[in-house]
Amino acid sequence: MAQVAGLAGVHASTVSRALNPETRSMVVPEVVDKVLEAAKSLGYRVDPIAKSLRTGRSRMIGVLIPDISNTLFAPILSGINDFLNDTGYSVIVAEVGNDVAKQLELADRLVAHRIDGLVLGTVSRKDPIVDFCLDQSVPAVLVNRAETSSRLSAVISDDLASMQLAVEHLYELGHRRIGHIAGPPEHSTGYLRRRGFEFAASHLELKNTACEVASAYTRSEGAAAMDRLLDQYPDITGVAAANDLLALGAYDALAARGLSCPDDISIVGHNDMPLMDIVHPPLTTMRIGHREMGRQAAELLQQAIERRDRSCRNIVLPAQLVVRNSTARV
Amino acid sequence: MAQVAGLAGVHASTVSRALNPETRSMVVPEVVDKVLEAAKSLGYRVDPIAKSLRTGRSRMIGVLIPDISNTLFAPILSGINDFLNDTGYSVIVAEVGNDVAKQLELADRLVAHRIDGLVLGTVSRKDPIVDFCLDQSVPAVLVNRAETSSRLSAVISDDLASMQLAVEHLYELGHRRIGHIAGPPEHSTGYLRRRGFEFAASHLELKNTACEVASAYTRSEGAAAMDRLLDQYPDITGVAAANDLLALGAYDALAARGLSCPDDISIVGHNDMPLMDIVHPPLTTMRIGHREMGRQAAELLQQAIERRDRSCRNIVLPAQLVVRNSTARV
DNA sequence: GTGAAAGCGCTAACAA
DNA sequence: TTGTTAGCGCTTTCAC
Repeated sequence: MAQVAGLAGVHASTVSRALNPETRSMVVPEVVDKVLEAAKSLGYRVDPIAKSLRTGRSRMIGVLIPDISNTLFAPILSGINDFLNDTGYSVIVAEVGNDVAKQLELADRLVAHRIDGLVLGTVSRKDPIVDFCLDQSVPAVLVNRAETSSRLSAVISDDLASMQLAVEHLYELGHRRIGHIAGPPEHSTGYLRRRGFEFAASHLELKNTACEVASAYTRSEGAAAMDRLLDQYPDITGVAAANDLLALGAYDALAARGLSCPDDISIVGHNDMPLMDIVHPPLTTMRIGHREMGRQAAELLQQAIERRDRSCRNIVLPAQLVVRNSTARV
Repeated sequence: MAQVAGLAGVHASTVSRALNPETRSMVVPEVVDKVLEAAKSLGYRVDPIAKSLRTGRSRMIGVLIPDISNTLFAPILSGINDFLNDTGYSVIVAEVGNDVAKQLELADRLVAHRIDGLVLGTVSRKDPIVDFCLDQSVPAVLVNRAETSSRLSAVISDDLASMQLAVEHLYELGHRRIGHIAGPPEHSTGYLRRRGFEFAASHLELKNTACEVASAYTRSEGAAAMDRLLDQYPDITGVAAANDLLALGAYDALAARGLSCPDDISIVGHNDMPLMDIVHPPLTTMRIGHREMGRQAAELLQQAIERRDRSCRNIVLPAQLVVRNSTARV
């Protein structure tokens, strides 16, 4: 920087002002040009670490997700990247599992690194990490899952309505005895989709609606829940699963019993993850715009950071039924 | 830090030495205890940014991958995380696509942030980003893909041998006219697997071995390549694809022609990605230990960083045939 | 509109 | 073994 100042014949502080778009207007244009040229000819670029130390900001934002291998999060991350890369922010992705202590530890580390904001894809319906963000006044936005009380802005899909649509689809195919494989109730997705199922069931006056709760969004938990469902309610003809992985687990459970989907039992999933068109049978499911979800979360976060906008907005995206071959007429 | 020094009744530099495990031995144990206690009671933690500015290091390592939604990279990332989290490093994942300029730009940004090392999952067989790392003497390790000349340590799978195993599997099922859907030749995986196919073909004295190159590891490119293969060599009975996504694309192409796998054509994939057991038909493929691949790459990188070990080692992991239902006797 | 000077929080040479 | 001092590279108040 001193070299640039020397070459341009100005003081280092003028170089700083000329190079920073936000303070550039303080410098007379011809000096700006001189500085820019000197910087370019020396290949000089401001040191982000020194800048962070001084300003307390970093133009980096962190994204916390529970599990990278869950393909659900891939399009969300892409959406976040798409939006934020164009705005000069870098995105740090951290896989933090479901351990709250580890999540807090990592959030703390990110804050120590002067991260400008956080996108949280991990929250439960009442999550200590939200307390952390509020306490430290770290700008943060929730994505995919929300808290019960709106303490931070969130972008989620309309989980309640989309599960109703899924159940109505089964109803229209003639199913009257329908079961539900619920997701973990501590997550808004598991909770709200279950509520959606119950609403639809009572509204459609279904008889014998059965529900089993999976303790995690995994294929094996889905299989276990499906087993319990079949044991207790052997006469169900359709199942609405809270998520595609649970639906695939249900496939596994059916196969193990020599039952066929959709001949014996129809199954509808949720999310329309990649490859759901090529599993066997191709899965009928609810498509959610996860990429758009990530994009909007990033936009909300940018506003929270740059406009110091601490207002709390919830964006709810609609889901759309994708009919494939896992559901059939009774 | 000044407060901690005050409370412990020592100078700030002593606090620094006591708090840093590497310099702690310079301080007499009872002073260390006093400092540690003072720090704890004040909730003090060293500022990583200030530390980075001073030391030029950050205890963060960056991972460059082309595409987060490719589930291939998820277990690699998990493996890297597993190893590195226990060693006090944080991992930054950056999705950089296939654009070399963008990759260099991001690597540059990470270096500016004093990143201690880089794991590269993106390299082509001769990649400018390796030049970059060498020029800047940034410790770096390649994973999954390698360069043709070993300029940096790499952890890859034995692509040549594993493709031979895949072809031999088809041979043993009676197939004699076998086609290959090759991956992009600029990547070592695409190149070496093709070489493996050719070796096996000449060794087994196959007649009419056909090859079509997919320009990217995507389902749609796989379908296009399969179409070309079927047009030119309508009598093939088996196909070895360079990767599972290409194999799924081949499924699509067969379905579009009303052909059946494995009745009309057997297909073997490569990687054993998640869900390959539940696609239709369940895919016969080569299983690669991607998690272990990530773990070993992380270990190599740690050694390169901490032991300043610039020696170049290549670790080659074996692959294993997983037989499912996409391959059958002729 | 630009220069001077202080300081963000830490570490490492040097001195004691 | 510990304290002193300088400085990593930048921004920002305060003068001018």
